[in-house]
Amino acid sequence: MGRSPCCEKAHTNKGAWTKEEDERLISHIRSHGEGAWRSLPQAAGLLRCGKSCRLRWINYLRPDLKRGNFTHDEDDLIINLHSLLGNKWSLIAGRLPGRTDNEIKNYWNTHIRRKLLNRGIDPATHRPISAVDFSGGGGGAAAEKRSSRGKGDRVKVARLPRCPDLNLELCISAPLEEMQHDLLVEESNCGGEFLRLGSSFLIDYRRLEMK
DNA sequence: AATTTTGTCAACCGCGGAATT
DNA sequence: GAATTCCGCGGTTGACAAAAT
Repeated sequence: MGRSPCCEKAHTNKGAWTKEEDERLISHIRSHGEGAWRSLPQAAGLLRCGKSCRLRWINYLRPDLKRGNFTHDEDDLIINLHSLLGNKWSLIAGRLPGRTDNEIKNYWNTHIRRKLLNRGIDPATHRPISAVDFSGGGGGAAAEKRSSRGKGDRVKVARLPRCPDLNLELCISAPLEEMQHDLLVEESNCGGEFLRLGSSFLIDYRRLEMK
């Protein structure tokens, strides 16, 4: 599928956004709403690619963003959702009001991955690290890159298969915001993990849309 | 104090898929 | 049905700051 570039690169700014650019973008979206990202830069008088504007708005300028540290509950929720959904950051973000997929992805790669490894849990499979494997592969490229900057003798963990019976016909259900407190992780009978919410019900992953 | 290493996170890139022509 | 356009996503990069040497 031949695709033209999303914008004319010769006349677009790149890199960090200036305050003035931010203000232009905010003001344009306030008066015209989100969307039509391709034509937005010209309409807003910005020398930016539409994708760049979208990213800036979604990840940084949106008024409903909750900035600041992740709470312990949010940590747990991210871990549990990741065990179900894998690197579906946008789906995970959909369950964390005020958080963006980019923010969660970064947080995962910089904090949670390490936290799980320290606990002896493989962040890719969410299972105890039980074997050493030098065959390569295995997520968290950014973190891998960082850690590989230093000495090279990292231990890689075996990639165990995920629960083969997991039904991945997923769809989104109501936000879990109010349920975050009492998430518990229990072992399922195939050895994997699933979410137990409060004492009474589970996330039905058949209702979590994979899009 | 200078240099190197490591951590963090905003932003970019390229792809897939839905929508449109 | 094929080609094109646009949007959204996930992976990756690079700049900067902090910590270590």
